[in-house]
Amino acid sequence: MMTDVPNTLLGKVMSVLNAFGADDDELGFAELGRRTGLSKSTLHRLMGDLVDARLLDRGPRGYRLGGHLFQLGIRASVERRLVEVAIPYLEDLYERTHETVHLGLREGHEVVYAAKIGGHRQATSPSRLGGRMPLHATAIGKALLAHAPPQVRAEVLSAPLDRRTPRTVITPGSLRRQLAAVRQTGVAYEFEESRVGLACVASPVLGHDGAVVAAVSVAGPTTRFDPRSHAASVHAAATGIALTLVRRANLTTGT
Amino acid sequence: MMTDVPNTLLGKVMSVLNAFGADDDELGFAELGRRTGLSKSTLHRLMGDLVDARLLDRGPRGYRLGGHLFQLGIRASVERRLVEVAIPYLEDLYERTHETVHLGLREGHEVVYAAKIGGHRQATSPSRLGGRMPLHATAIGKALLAHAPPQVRAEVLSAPLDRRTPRTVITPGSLRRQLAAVRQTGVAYEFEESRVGLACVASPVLGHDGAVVAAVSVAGPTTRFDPRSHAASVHAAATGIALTLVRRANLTTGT
DNA sequence: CCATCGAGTTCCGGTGAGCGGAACTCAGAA
DNA sequence: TTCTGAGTTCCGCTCACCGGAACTCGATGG
Repeated sequence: MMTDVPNTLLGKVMSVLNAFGADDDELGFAELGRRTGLSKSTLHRLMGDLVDARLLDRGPRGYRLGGHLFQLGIRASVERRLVEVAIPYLEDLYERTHETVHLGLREGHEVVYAAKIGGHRQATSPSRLGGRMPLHATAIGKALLAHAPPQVRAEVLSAPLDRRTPRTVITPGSLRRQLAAVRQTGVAYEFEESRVGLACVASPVLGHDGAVVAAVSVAGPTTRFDPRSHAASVHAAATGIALTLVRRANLTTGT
Repeated sequence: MMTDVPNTLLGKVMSVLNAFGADDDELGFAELGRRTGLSKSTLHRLMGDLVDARLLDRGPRGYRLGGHLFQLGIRASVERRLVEVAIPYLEDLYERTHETVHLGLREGHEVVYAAKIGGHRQATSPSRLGGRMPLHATAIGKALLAHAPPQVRAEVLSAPLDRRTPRTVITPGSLRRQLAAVRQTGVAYEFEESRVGLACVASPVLGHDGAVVAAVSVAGPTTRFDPRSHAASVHAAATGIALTLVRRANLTTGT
């Protein structure tokens, strides 16, 4: 970390907010100092201001991302529309499969989970709302990657691929082949590639211009869940979402 | 609006972000200038920086709240935990009723919808994710208000109550009586008080200290939906969420 | 008991990031 | 054509922000 922080207040604010990873519920003052590289006095004043703005909340053991941030984030129009449209389809998928259903977005070389419907069964899938996973090691990631801009695909394929489990696909050749298959069939698979015991099917949600907007997936334990048998449902959900999105967009734009 | 903006960069940033209301998908440069009261040059530079930080995105007709904001918001730990815990219960409620299910938070004198599960039927309920409604005119609002800090209750009851429909409760006396009933029964109702043709049941999610954390509601058209017949389900869901929350919190704190 | 450490807070003088006014371009309307 | 409103650029002034240093407070431990 400690990337190029521009010497502006906003840059510092962002570096503080981004210091909170997907799994950090709460960070202490000192830890934030370490991650951001800001001087103590600066950081202290900044955090005070951020708390006032409710971008940060004080917790018992430090600071957390604040409630106001949640309120703002939920209004980010592109993502909100996507989630609003997708939820009914995810429900259907859940009612049909009764396994964990995800909606994911690409952010850099990772998937971010934007919605999750999974019933009461705990820990079927290790994903968390807002959590991240590498693109190449998950079905939903492969669905996103297969339709990502060529440059992104090239970047991922040329960098060394992280091995998450013994079955993670780490040779660029076979990954490239799988991505081609995804583009042909519209469905991506994963067999214990991100976590042992977990299997997953995913399908991309394509915008009117062919760009990938998001992806839908269903995941379950290999003991009872056969991804192939749900491929059609997942694909149908993804295309349904895509259709509804363009229909809404047309209504809005007034085309 | 145009409230007391502190003369700091953060203050201006917040006033820009907050200028986006719940129903504003996109705002133009000039409109933002009007709402924030910032000078053109300041605003222009600021927006440029915000776009760079992906707190704002450029849209065809102006600016929208950016994708990065969504990513950050979804990680705000308190709200994220709440949503993660609540979703399964909301699903159950939806499967049982097949009407629109909400999870709402109190923000000032309004409810903010933090989650919504509503199937494919469009526009059953006018609520949007991240949208707001007055506390006194909705079932979910009354559930929140009934258990809100006394000061908040006093404020709402002493201010003139906005009349949304002919049936909106606008006399402080009857509202106060309804809130007392909510505290006793754990269930709040609404009959065409926020919108004609809409009925709703809600129940508060109470924290271990008795403070209200959120509220759950089910809404449907008066033609087919009788709120009373679902009171028990809604109440059960709310208490279920509350229980799961404290259980998780205890695990986390290590008590 | 005092010494030591790390976390967090307060203070203050110097300075450059951010400020707003004014002048500009560009479309669309009259 | 002119006008008006949206959006952009420029530039010199200044105050909001900066970081070092000195501080408090608990916890650890010798």
